Amino acid sequence: MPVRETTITDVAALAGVSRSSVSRYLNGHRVREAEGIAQAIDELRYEPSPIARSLRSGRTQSIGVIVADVANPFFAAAFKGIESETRRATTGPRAPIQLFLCNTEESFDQLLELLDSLSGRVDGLIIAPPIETPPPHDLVRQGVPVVLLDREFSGPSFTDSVLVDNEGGLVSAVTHLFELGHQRIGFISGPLDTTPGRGRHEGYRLGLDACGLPWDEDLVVIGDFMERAGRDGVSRLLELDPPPTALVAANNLMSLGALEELFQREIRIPEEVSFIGFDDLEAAELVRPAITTISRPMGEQGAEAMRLLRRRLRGEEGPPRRIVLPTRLAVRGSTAPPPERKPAVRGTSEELTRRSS
Amino acid sequence: MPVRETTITDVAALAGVSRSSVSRYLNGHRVREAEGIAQAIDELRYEPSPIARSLRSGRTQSIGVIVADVANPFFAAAFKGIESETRRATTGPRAPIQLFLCNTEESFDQLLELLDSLSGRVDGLIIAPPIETPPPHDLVRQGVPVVLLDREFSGPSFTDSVLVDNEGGLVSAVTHLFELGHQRIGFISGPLDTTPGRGRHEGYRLGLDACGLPWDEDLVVIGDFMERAGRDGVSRLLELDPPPTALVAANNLMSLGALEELFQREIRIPEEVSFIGFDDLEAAELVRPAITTISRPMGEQGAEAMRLLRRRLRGEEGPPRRIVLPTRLAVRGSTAPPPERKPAVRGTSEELTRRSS
DNA sequence: TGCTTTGCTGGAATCGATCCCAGTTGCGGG
DNA sequence: CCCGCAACTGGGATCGATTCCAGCAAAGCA
Repeated sequence: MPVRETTITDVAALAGVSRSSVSRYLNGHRVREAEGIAQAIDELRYEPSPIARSLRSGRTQSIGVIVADVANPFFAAAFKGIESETRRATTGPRAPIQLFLCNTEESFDQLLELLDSLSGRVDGLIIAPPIETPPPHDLVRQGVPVVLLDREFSGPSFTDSVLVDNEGGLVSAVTHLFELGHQRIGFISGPLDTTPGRGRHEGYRLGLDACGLPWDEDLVVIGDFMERAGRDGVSRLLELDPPPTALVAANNLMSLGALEELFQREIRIPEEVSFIGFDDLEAAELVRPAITTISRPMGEQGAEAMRLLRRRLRGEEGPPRRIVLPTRLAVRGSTAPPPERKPAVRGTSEELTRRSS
Repeated sequence: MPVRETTITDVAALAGVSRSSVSRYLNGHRVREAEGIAQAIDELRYEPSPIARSLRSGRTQSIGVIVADVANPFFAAAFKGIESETRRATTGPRAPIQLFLCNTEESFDQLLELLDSLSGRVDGLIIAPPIETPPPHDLVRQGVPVVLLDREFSGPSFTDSVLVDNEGGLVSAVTHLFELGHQRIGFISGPLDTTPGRGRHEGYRLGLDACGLPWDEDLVVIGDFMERAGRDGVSRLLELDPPPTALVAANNLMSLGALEELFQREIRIPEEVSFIGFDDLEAAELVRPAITTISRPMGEQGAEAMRLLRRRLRGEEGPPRRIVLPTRLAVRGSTAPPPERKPAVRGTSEELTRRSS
């Protein structure tokens, strides 16, 4: 039943040449019997085994992309950027580079297992590590080039990376709200052991400083970048007395959750509460009012990572590069001056607890 | 600089045994020097090469998942289902199975290239082919088990597949609208050369039949499952005279586009137009009114595919199975009886063309 | 004509593991 | 004491390609 695959030996035999010649033909060298070999390959429907090929040559024509959560639209968009850049760069007749997308589900152990199982199977890696730990030694040891995407390892950076200006993004958001007159700005933060989580948290703090607003620990809720955390964050923050007049969420999924919770409580945006999310999401365009977001070039971030990786694959040496792309505050309808006096936020603490039970 | 990886030979030498014994140790057989080998492995930080391993053994401990569009939330959700089922099944101490997610971007050529480059690198495949063509011979020939996800090849099915009841979903949507009193129901269809596109198109037709409504070609716009097509579909359908009083979109991304266009034109849902989308999307919960959708168990669909694949990997023979999961109409706020008389849809044809220019 | 260079060839080694097989060891029983 | 059997062992072949190398013919040059 396992109809033994046809191998290079079969082709060589049929074409009446040596295996070496077939191999050379396959790799684009000039060969005398090119015609006959091509015919034999065709006839036998021969396809070279990528496995054998890469065992011997050490090259695999493929690249691993490890992200923390494939369902996160940011990673999907970044992956698309990686893809289009890959396609753009692969012009010649040589075999195209393939991308394998892998998911850690925010688990560091899963990252280790992936590194294990990808070692030797890819020529390079683009990685968004789940949390900031020292880089796993497996990674350092095996010589494959690595570019970090959106997230870094702790300690001195030893690889290229493509980040965004998380701090700046949050500073501009906080400043924008302050200029509208907000004094109590709630923040649904990401986990502080991830690069963007920490950076945005820091940016929030810097923003308060810049505006002369006091730091109030109660106004910050630490979430895990998942939707659920957005809902919970809103619940927690609205229980405060007085509640914040503006909310900022540190990523797209938490924005989604936060908005769901706000809508469910029938809190009017921006009349009662202003809202800013980090990262555009498709829904942001749809929801009325449209949501003000801290926006960044998601596809470009992926594409840039791919460009860096290709350089290293071409053998370029040099110190690690660290590219930081700018963010931009896209002001839409969800931000406005705070309500005149005591904000008439619906749901006092008693009522809230009743509702959320 | 390429610090030659440590190989099984190094371990054998250090432990003072043969390569065979180390190999046996690695594969869980009982060996005399287990202790010493473990120590040597540890000391040298040895990791077996998956490439060499699979060249010889033919097994790879990994599975390829090929989808049409990683950015489509359905595929993301299905992939999560595949992942959790994989994790659930991998309990023993043996190496975990890894998943590689690949993207065809709805291109058949890209599918062929992926099959090429994955051949030999994976033990099994879960595939959502971009279009319904006869199965590529590469696929049939190489003996790896395949399960089709949500989409099929044309011709008699030769592999397992996990589909959903596309027809039934659309029949229930059309019937629901008819019962509310709608007579002119516009349909933004998917491409007819994909399984779900064709199935939903067929379901729309069946639904009309069942309700005794006439087939009107103008009421159907064929899109490509992308967001843009949703917008265009709405534009086209609203130019009709009289315009439809209800719209159905054949997938999530087109729903998104359609809703964007409707919102932009400030058409009130459901007062002026009722709307139903296929597949839940995160935004559906967020938008007011919440969107009525044809809902299906997305994660379950992936998990089921994985279960079928594991059976085949275990060597189970038998005719191809074809599993069809049910859909369910989740009635929310976007559907209501049509406006009383001539629907006061904003934007007559002149005005519309002006606006959309 | 003779010598070097160019361009291609096939044989053999190699990549790093698994797997087959014949051989060795240890142990219990007759 | 010898035999049989079970449990391991190491050597060598093997997976399917690439790559090194020596060889050889044709072409270039003086």
